[in-house]
Amino acid sequence: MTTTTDSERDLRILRLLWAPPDPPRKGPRPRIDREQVVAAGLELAAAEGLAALSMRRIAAHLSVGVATIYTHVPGREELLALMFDTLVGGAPPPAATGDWRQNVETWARADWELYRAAPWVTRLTSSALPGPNLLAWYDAALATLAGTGLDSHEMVAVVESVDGYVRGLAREVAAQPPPERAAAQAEAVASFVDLDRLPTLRAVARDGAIPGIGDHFEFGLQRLLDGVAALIAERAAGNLPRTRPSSAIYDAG
Amino acid sequence: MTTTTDSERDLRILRLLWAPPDPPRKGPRPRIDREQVVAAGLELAAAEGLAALSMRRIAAHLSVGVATIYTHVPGREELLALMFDTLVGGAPPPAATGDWRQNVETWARADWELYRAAPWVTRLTSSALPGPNLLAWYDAALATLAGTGLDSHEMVAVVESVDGYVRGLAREVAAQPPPERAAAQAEAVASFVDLDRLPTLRAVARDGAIPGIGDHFEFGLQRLLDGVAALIAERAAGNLPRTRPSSAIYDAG
DNA sequence: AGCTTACTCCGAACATCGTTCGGAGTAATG
DNA sequence: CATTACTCCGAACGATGTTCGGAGTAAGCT
Repeated sequence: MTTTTDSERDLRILRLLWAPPDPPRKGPRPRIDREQVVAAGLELAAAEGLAALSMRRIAAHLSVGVATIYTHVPGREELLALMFDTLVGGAPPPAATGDWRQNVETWARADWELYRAAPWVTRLTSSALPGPNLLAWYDAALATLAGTGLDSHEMVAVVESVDGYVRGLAREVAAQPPPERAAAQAEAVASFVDLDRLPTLRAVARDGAIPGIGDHFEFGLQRLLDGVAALIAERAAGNLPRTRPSSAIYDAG
Repeated sequence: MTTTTDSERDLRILRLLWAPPDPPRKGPRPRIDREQVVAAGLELAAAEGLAALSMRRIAAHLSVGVATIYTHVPGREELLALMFDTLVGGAPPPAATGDWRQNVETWARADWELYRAAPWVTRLTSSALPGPNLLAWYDAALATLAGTGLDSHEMVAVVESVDGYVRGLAREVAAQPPPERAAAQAEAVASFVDLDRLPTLRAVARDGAIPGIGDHFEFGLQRLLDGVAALIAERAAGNLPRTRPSSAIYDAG
């Protein structure tokens, strides 16, 4: 059974994310910090991407042996989780003004900017275990929808849809090659493809609309929010909110 | 300069994706096929995920030495590209009926189903070099928007927004742990978090709306398409379509 | 027929990765 | 001052993607 192991790993990561880094009582003063390890990881990832982020490089960056890293962080996956939550904590949380749409637009764009500034995040494989900063972000994002008349499930659905959209598009844009390389790709594809078999693509490309190139973030965001606005307007017009069964898992403790 | 190398790699992958697998003229009959390598890769990925997909395992699966794989496929990245395009080719392409919304819903759901059936695809890191099947899919997807009054750029924007949304949400759902593990996670988080500091999250959770759990694909899809419908209605009402500069890159050949 | 040539296959090796082990060194605690 | 609980890390393990060089094979040419 891998289930037990996986759950234990989850617990270890969660403890790491939430528990305060208790200082050692005995032994020599640590030469480095968990915080420093995370910072070094963030630097390396920003500079050379996730693939280049190896435990050895981090150790070298901190002028320390490889094994030393493991006294401050249980493993690579856990380090990535810490890096992610740290990054989320560095950005300003969503603010709730009176205008829900402006609120959501603002945090969606901030979200977008985060992914643009740190494309390696879009490559993260982790199970997205929530750290304190991510959960705080979530709370604030939900709060931006207060007073819209949406029920709880709809609020969560809006936040996760918009966030999912942002991440999806960020990932696609992060995968786009730099212009020079993109042009070479397009030319190569053009030499292979038989455009007679792809009439719509040809017509669209004639107008300069090249699939796979360009940034349609704002376009889709506006469509998505138009749709949300329509739902909110419908609720305001008097249609009954749906109700659903309740089970407050987060209240367990 | 890595640029040259990268572009050469792009070209190699594109040639691989588009060029017919020319049979050898001399030497012993190949014991295995490129097609078999791709099929073995798909099987392995489906069964155990991307992380378990190693060249050695594929070789073992085909009862062949590791190095043999490299005579049929240039490397792992190229194999993944082939696997992806093969998968795309296996699904039915978007169909264009008279109702654009039903068309888009249908291909968006098919897209979604593909990611649900092959979650490893959401982990792909590749630069998304287009193969013949992906480009055919793209052409058909664009065709589903014909007659809506949208201009070329808007059509591309709609397809990429919806596709980006689907991928984003599929990735999030693919990252969700199985229920048993999710429950353990939620309980652990509950034991750490101070819900007094996250009032909106608490309120929402009381109604049973747990962030990070559940499937909001249909919800967001409907919002997004409502927004697109609003745009189309606006165009139909007589507002001028925007125009943009033209540069038909795909027509270069 | 025999030689050349162009292929397939693959054992062995290389560099790199995440991670573990065991011990040497260090400083607070009793 | 001995014990104890730490930090650090050299060395190693197993696994990964990939390359090299050679052995074997069969088609094409003279």
